[in-house]
Amino acid sequence: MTVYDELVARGLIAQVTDEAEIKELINNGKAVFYIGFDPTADSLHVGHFMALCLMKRLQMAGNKPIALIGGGTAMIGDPSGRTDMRQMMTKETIQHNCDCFKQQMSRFIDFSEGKAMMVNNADWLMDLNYIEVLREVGAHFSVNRMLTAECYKQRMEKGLSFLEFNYMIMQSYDFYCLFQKYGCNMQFGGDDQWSNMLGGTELIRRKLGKDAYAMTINLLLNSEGKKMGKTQSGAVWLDPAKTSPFDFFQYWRNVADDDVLKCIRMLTFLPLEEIDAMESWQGAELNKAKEILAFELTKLVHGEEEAAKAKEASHALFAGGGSLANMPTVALTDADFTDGTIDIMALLVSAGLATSRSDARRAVEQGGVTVADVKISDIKTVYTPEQFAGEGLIAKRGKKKFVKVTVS
RNA sequence: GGGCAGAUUCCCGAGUGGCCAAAGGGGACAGACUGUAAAUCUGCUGCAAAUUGCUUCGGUGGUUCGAAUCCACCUCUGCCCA
Repeated sequence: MTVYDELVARGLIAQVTDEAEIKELINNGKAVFYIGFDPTADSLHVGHFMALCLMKRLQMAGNKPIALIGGGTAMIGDPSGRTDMRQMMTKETIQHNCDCFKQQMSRFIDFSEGKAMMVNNADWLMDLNYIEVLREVGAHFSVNRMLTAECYKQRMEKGLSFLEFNYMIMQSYDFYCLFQKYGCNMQFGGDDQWSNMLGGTELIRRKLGKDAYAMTINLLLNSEGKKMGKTQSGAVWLDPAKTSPFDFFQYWRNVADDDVLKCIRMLTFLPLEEIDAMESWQGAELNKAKEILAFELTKLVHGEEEAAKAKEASHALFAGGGSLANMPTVALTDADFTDGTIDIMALLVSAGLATSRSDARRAVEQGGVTVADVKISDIKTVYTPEQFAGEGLIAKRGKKKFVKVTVS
């Protein structure tokens, strides 16, 4: 099976500019492609992970990836898929985020011996001269056309600043630069990037009279049509300090039935035959598939050892048995105890299971709190440091949130 | 630059002098049911020394016994005219 066919089979491809040509290029390892990542946070998240996987798949097929970090474009902010303006980021923050991205990416993509490269568009965007850009690049864009682009439509009601309007032009210019500098003939990205990417292929055609290609991958949407990889508390990060391997594992372990197979197909590297075999799984049997998904992804992101630990902790908590050694742990310090005790509300807050004492109080009053397998119904319950000595106690809020509490 | 409309809690959105910690919906959280799923039902959703107190309706001042609500100025946003 060719790479292209595999991408299709996995449901990754959304739109392409020239199917025949793109097939030819990537199946034969002739593509030099780039994917852009704007450093809008200090860690990559699940959305980026898909793009990284795609990079890896294509790299394995002999194509050369260029990871472009948008140190320059982040100064502008991509309005695509946004209903409001992005907060402007300072140069320092952007630089910090760039560094974080670099580090995380090196774990997925092989940058050795020229097999891949990493560039930062700040290197060529920051020194541009306004008038020159307007004449050299701006002249090739039609405002009328741009305004009809899907990515701006949502913003026509809420307002779109000139700053953000220029994002498409900057991204197009990136492609043009990479094409000239490194012979980059293809750009990949999320489907929300389609119009920005077309801008690049058109700029290359108009300025150089040459063809370049673009392909988008489907966004990972759940059965309700919402982007996956987001929780109420924010994105699911790849940085273990921001989303622990256990939480990362649990996120995938809990996806809806309707989404499991799609996720396995799109995100894991399991052979397609193996995935096809899972198609027939029904009902509770799908739990097996969810665990496979969770394990595979945790392994890819955090390594096999962490994945195994997360799986074991998950078993211990939900299925009974197994070791509790690897579950999330919080250690209390002397400061957490007043007069030698800590009350249940302070305990929940310190353990990160409640956002405030009021929140904790509610949880207890509604019967959602368990400590060491005992349901707590009295908000006046207190604990002494001795009770947490040794193995510690397991505090539980609701059905899925557990923390082992120890003393330091 | 001129005119008009607007900014309310996580989000949408009601409230136009006291009955307002602020309707309704969504989301989140908790309970029941389940398969660590979905759907459904119930509760709950500012903070705390918790039948009470404190802080909150873009910002700053003011009027008033009392302001999300009235006045002034400011900031930001949308629409129309230039």
